[in-house]
Amino acid sequence: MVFDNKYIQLRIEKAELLKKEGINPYANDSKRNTTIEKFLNVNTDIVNKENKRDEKRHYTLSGRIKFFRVMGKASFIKIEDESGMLQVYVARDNLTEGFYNDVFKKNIEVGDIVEVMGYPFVTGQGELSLHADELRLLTKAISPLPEKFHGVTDKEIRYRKRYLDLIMNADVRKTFKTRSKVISLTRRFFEEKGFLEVETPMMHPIAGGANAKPFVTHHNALGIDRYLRIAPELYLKRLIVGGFEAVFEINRNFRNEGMDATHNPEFTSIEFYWAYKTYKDLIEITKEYFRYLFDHLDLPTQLPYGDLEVDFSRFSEVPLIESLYTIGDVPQEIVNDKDKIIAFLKSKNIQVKNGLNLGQLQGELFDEFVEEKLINPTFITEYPVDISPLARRSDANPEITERFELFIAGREIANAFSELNDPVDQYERFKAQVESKESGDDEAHEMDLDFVEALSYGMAPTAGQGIGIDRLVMLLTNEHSIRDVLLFPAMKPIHTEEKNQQEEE
RNA sequence: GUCCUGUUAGCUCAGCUGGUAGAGCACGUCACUUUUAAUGAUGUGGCCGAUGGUUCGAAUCCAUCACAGGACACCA
Repeated sequence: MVFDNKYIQLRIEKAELLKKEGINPYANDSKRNTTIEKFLNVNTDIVNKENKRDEKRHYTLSGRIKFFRVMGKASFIKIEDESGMLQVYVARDNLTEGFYNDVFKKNIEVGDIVEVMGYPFVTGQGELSLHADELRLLTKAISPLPEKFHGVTDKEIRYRKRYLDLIMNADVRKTFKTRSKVISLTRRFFEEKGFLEVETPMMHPIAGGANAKPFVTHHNALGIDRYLRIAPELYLKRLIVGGFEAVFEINRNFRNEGMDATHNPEFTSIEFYWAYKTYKDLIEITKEYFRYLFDHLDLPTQLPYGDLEVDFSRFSEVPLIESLYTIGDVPQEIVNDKDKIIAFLKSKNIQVKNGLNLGQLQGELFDEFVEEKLINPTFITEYPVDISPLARRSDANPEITERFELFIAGREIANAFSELNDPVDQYERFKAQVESKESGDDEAHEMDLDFVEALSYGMAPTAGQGIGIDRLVMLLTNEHSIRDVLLFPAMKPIHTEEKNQQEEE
């Protein structure tokens, strides 16, 4: 039974009683004419008026009851709408006869959504409140809310029943408003820069653009499998070939991998591609993007993140190899010597896989000794070719690529490079990927001949970047789990006995 | 995938070395016309995550499973 809980039964009975009184517990004719925030802002002068009230002003407000304090013939309730919380004074003698005792006190309670009409006044304790001359039920809540002081803190309930979390925790609502603003500002920023927002397929015949395991689904009409996209990269570059010179896409990617504090199977990123530009231009636009976000979010440039303090006004640039000894305190004389790096890693009790090349070993050193020390925003540049399969080689030094990753608070936030646009080189790199897939790397890229063909028509020199929106929002809201910036994070289904029985049938 | 920790009333949590299940809030009843987690009195409320085992006796000990959180591994 869905509603067999005794508390729910009791509240259903109340709803039935209300129906008998001729009161619809699910009314559909709200007369609300302002919000709580506006009411509180417009009536700040009431405290200076005679008797601290103005009976000529009259408002209709709605919201969910969060507090219910009955004191005999008068009560205070607090109602909350999206904009704020309002105290309402409800006295027996101001309402229709009988309503206060028979309806209000008996059948209306915390959790219900009500509409109140009345005038503003300031209480003896100095709180601007509404003096109600009418109160009506809009929506009966038949499930009781969690406890009013502690709320819900159980993470499982908070994630599985996000609506309860949102009802009970104002700071959670704030986090998701910030998230929404970040996405909206990101869109505006790139539009103002002349970028075109595009939508590319979510279902791909070949899962490309990153190294990750895809989700597979089936298209019945064509009788073929499709992959949920792991990245939009290869489609966005096709558009650059087609002549669009600045495109971006803000959307979901799907990766069939583990879940933890920074990984959810579906996550949001922005990718943008900019023709006739290089990664140097991307560094500049990234700095500008952060300034834009902070300005419009009214955030100070110094932000706490856990125990850390991040200064978003100080972006620095360090080549990867240099960062190893200037930031990671790795002896400078070993950073270009495979054997010495292996010996060094072993001396630090770090397991080293066999067969790694120099670039991969430098990447290991970076991950172990540098990454977590990059607190203020840092562009790590000049990545080795060995660990940058999609990036264009530097013309000056073919061992390194025109690439950077942006790190903040010890975490990667963005990945960017001047794009590879040599179709023959791209073909060869795909072939190498296919070989490593055949030898067991199930995350290696598949051959995408259609994309190679697109490049063969000529893609202008282009720079492209991806930014993980979820991780960015985590930074800006001081949240430490990706689940706290996703409204509905992925959760395992709960197996109840009822469901098991259904499955057996 | 591995390890650690947790799961007790609608919610937040106690419950010792095994002996009939506890509090606060919420809810019911009563009192109370300016409260701020209102207050006072009183009452209802539990398959102690699931399944097995040990025991005269299990919320408590053991095993397996489920879910969650954390760490590590893997992964951008």
